[in-house]
Amino acid sequence: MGAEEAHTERLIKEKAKILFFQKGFLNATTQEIADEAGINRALIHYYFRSREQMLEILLDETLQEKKDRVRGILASSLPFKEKIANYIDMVVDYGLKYPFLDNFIISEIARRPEKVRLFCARDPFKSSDLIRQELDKEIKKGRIAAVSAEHFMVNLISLCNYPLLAKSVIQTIHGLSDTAYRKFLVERKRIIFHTIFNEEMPELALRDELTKTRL
Amino acid sequence: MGAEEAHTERLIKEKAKILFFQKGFLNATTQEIADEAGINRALIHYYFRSREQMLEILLDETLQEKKDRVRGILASSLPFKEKIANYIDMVVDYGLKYPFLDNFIISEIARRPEKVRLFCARDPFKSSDLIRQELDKEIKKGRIAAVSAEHFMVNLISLCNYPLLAKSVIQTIHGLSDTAYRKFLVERKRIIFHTIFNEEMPELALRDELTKTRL
DNA sequence: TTTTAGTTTAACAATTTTGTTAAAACGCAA
DNA sequence: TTGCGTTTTAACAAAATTGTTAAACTAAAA
Repeated sequence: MGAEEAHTERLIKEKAKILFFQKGFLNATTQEIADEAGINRALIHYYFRSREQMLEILLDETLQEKKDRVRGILASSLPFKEKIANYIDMVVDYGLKYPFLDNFIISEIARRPEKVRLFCARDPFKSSDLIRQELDKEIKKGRIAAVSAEHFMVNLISLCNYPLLAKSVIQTIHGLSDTAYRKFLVERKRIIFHTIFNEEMPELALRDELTKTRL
Repeated sequence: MGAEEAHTERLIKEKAKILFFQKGFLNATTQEIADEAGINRALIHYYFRSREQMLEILLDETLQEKKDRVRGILASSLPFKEKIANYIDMVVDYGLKYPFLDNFIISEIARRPEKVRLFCARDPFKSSDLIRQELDKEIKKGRIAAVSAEHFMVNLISLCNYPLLAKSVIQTIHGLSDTAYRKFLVERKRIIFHTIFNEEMPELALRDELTKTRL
């Protein structure tokens, strides 16, 4: 067994992620991926058999990672609204790190919608059920205005994710530089919380350094 | 001049739109487009020179059409909130008609971000400026809670558009059939308005037949 | 009817991209 | 060092896709 072990395999995935998720080359060819990783194109086929299978693995791993993060937050023992604040925080920060991740997911899923079903089905634990339960409890206690859990979740996801997808549109319309856009997104954490609950976001949930500098 | 005039050219664009915007084949080949239109593939090159140029034209026309619709609503003499209600109505209905339009726009723009700038630049009239002005006026009159115009617009666009982009995700998470999803989106018109303004949506703005059946 | 301009097609060429394979290079253990 | 399995590469093959061209077709004008 060579010293490289699974090193090269990870390298390829790393670099593919950079191309896809950070640089936005959603249609990057195997050659471009190989170049980015500084290896021979045939290696990609050696490790992953085909481009399609590599995509499959990348998508799976990425979806899984995001799912785990979400679960980590929702399964905590924090009060409901703080969980949501943490969720917003996490999604926005993650989006800043991988600006094209959602574009990738969206377009891959548009290509094969069954993929989502399969991915969700293979795991009995549903974050959506958890939110539904807790939300209903909060509403009964009168701490949140009545709203269907379905719309609540879609509101939340939409407000968090769309601005990431539409980066260049937003930058152009509002004339924002890259750093201004970044700042704008961090500001949005509070805005999203306020828009959903019609009240201020609790301080503790904010982690991003950028936010602190603005305080 | 043959009888076909610009007929075939339009036919090709029509069918390409169906593939791209309705069926979601965002990477449809020239052959697939030709098949859909029932014509020879070479015709596409005859009329559009290259696949790339056809995409360019399709995107331009589509963006222009949407821009015109938005402008039509915003330039009307209705009260501000009714304009917004009409905007929501239009965007959701349009999204129901062309489920993959936003996916197409988003991924084309991710591929060439300058495209947005060029498109916005070539037209001095800015819808965003109009909203900014009117919103500020409403806030001063105390009819709307204070919010930056930038975040207001991003909220609005996000709430309207993301659910269209993430169709299959939403359907899976919430277990919605196609018709249930459709109904869900129509419901959302009111939800979006309420989420943004924290009050009920005025009746008059709703046009979709589905909505009426639910009343 | 012949001409003419525009339209459509089939066949071909070029390019791009993916997938395969056989052999070289490498690291390590016997 | 030699042998062995793994890793990496270059060169090749196959497939898919785009772009070109010359000729056939069509309808209307001369």
